[in-house]
Amino acid sequence: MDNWDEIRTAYHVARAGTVSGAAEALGVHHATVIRHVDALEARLGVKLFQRHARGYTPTEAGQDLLRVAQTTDDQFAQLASRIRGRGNDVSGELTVTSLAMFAPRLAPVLAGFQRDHPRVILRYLTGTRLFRLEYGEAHVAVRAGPPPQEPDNVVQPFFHMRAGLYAARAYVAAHGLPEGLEALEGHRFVGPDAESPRAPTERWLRETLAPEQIAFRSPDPRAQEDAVLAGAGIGFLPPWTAAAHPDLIEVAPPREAWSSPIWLVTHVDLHRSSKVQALLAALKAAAAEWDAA
Amino acid sequence: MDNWDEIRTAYHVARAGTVSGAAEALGVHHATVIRHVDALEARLGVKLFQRHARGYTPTEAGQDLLRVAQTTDDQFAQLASRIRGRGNDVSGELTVTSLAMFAPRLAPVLAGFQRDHPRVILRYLTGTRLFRLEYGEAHVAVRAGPPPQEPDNVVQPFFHMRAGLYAARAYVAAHGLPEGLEALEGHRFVGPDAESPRAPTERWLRETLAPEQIAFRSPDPRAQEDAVLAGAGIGFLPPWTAAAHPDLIEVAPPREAWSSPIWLVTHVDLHRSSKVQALLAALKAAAAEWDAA
DNA sequence: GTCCGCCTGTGCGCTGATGAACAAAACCAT
DNA sequence: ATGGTTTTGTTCATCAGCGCACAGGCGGAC
Repeated sequence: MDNWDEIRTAYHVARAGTVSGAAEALGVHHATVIRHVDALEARLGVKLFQRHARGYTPTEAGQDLLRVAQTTDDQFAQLASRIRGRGNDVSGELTVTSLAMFAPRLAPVLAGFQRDHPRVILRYLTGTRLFRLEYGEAHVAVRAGPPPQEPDNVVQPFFHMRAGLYAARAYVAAHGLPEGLEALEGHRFVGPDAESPRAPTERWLRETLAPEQIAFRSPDPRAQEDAVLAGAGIGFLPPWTAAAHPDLIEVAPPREAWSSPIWLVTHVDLHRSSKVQALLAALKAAAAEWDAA
Repeated sequence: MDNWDEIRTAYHVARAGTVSGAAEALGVHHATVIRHVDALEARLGVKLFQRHARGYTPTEAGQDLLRVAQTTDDQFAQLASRIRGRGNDVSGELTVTSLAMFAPRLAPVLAGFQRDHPRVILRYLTGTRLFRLEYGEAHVAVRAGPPPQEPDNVVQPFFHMRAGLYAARAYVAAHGLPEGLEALEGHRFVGPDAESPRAPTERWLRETLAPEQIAFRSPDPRAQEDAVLAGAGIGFLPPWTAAAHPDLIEVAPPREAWSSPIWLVTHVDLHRSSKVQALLAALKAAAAEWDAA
C-alpha cells in the first residue's frame, strides 16, 4: 500500500461524493483526481467507487477506505498541530552541555530559566567527553577556546571567561605574597596536567614558570579550585569563584591576556526553534550582567 | 497537513535512520527523499531531523511523526489486505433486484447461494420502482424485455421466460375449454392493465382478443396469477407456476412467440468482483436446469 | 419542452518532480 | 596513517504527472 497521496485523494472523493468536489477540496484538477482513483483501484484490483453521471458512490471497499482515511486525517491533523505548537511553545526536553567549570555560573541561569518555563525539562550535561550536537545529544553547548568551525553549528559569542591568580590565606602565611608577576621564584602553583596547553592561562603558566613550579596538577578545574583553597599553591580562578571564598587572596587581578572567549553553540537544525531561542536569550541576558559587573 | 507521501517518506527516514536506507526501502532515489523531508519541514516550520554525516537523527517532532506514521502504516496495510481479501472472498452484502414475478424462481436459488456462502448477507429487492445499479442500489438485477442498453451495465442472457395459457377447473366448468387458439370468442381473460404492452404475452392478448374479453386486469403479475386460480378467466402463467397448482388446466402450452428473454444485468464497476461472479454462476447454473427441463 | 448547470472523461502541451552523476565529508578497518 | 566505504547534498537532463480545454451526458428549473 504505497502512495499515500492516492489514498488521500480517494478519501476526499468518498467524502465529497463527486470527483469535482474532491478536486476543489484538494486544490487540484479533477483529471488528477480521476487518475489517482484509477491508479489506486488498479493496484488494489478492486473497484472503490461506482461511477455515474452524478458522481462517485463508494462501494463497500470505498466505505472501508473512507473510515480508515478519516481517522488517519484526524491523526495527521493532530500531529501537525502538535508539531507546529511545539515549534512556538517552550516545552519538552532541553539539553545543555558545558565544561564542568562553568557549572557555578550556568546553574543559576538554567534554574531561573526552568522557573520561567515550567513545562521545560532541563538536562545539564557536564563531562569529560565532548557531547555532540549533531547526534542530538544536546541542544545547546557552551564551548571555550577558538570559535568552533563545524559547518552545521551556529556559533555565537557568549561571554569572556576571565581569570586571576589567587591563593589561600594558608598558602600566603606559609610562602608569602609575591611582590609582582616578575618575582615568582620559589612559589608553587596549581595547574593543568595536559600535554598541550589550550587555554591562555595554561599557556601563560607554561611559558612563565619553571616546570617544577607547577607542583599540583589536575585536568579537572574543580579539583584545581579545591587545591588552591586547600593552600596547595597559587592558581587561576574565575573572579566569581574567588569572590565566593573570603579565604582567598588575590595575587594578580584578571587581565585581558588571561581571558578566553566562550561560545554558545547550537545545531543549525535546532537553532530556529523558539525553545532554543528562549534559552539563548536567557543565557545572553545573564552574560550581559556578568560583563557589566 | 497535505501531501501524505512526504509524511510516508519522513516516516521511512525516521525508521531507517538514514536517507539512503529510506530511499532503498521506498524504491526511490535518495535525492527525492531529501527533497520530501525538506519540503515537509519547510511546511511545518519545524525541523524533523538533525542532519549529520552518518544519517538523520529524528528530533522530538520527528519521533512524534514516527509514532503516528507507524500506526498509519499498519492501518493502511490492514485496509489493503481487507480490500484485497474482499475481492477474492465472498462475503458482505449482496443485493439482487428483479420483477416480483420472478420471485418464485429466484428465491430458491438465492436461498441456496446463501447456504453455500454463509458470510453473505443477501438483500432481494422487488418493487414497482426500477432499482438503479449505477447508484449502488443493487449489485445484480434481473431484467426482462429487450436487452438493456445502459453503457455502464454488463448484460448477460439469463433464461427464457416461457408462458402458457391456463385456466382454473372452476372456469372450465363454467365456460368450457376453448377448442383452439382460433376459437376464443366468448372467453374471458386475465391480463395486464398497462397502456402499452411490453411483454410478448401482453401484445398477443392485445392483438388477438377484443378489448372486452380482458375482463380482469391487474398490473401485478401475482394478482393475475391469483385471479386465474380463482377462476376469473384464462391467463398467461409461467409453466412452473402451473405445475405447482393441480387445479389449473392447460389451455395452450407455452410457445416460442410468447417467451421473452430475461437478462442478468450488473454494473461494470462491480461485475468483476468474485462475490458478484459467484452469484452470477449460481443463477446461470439454475437457468441451465430450467432450460433443460 | 428546452435551456442551463454540473458532472465525468479524454487528449495535449507543459511544468515540476524524479533519477543519474558527481562532490565532499566522515567513519572504519587495515 | 591511509585507503575504502558509507553517508549527505547539489546540479542537470529527463519524464511522468499535472492542468487546460473540450466533449458528452444527465438532471433540474423555468
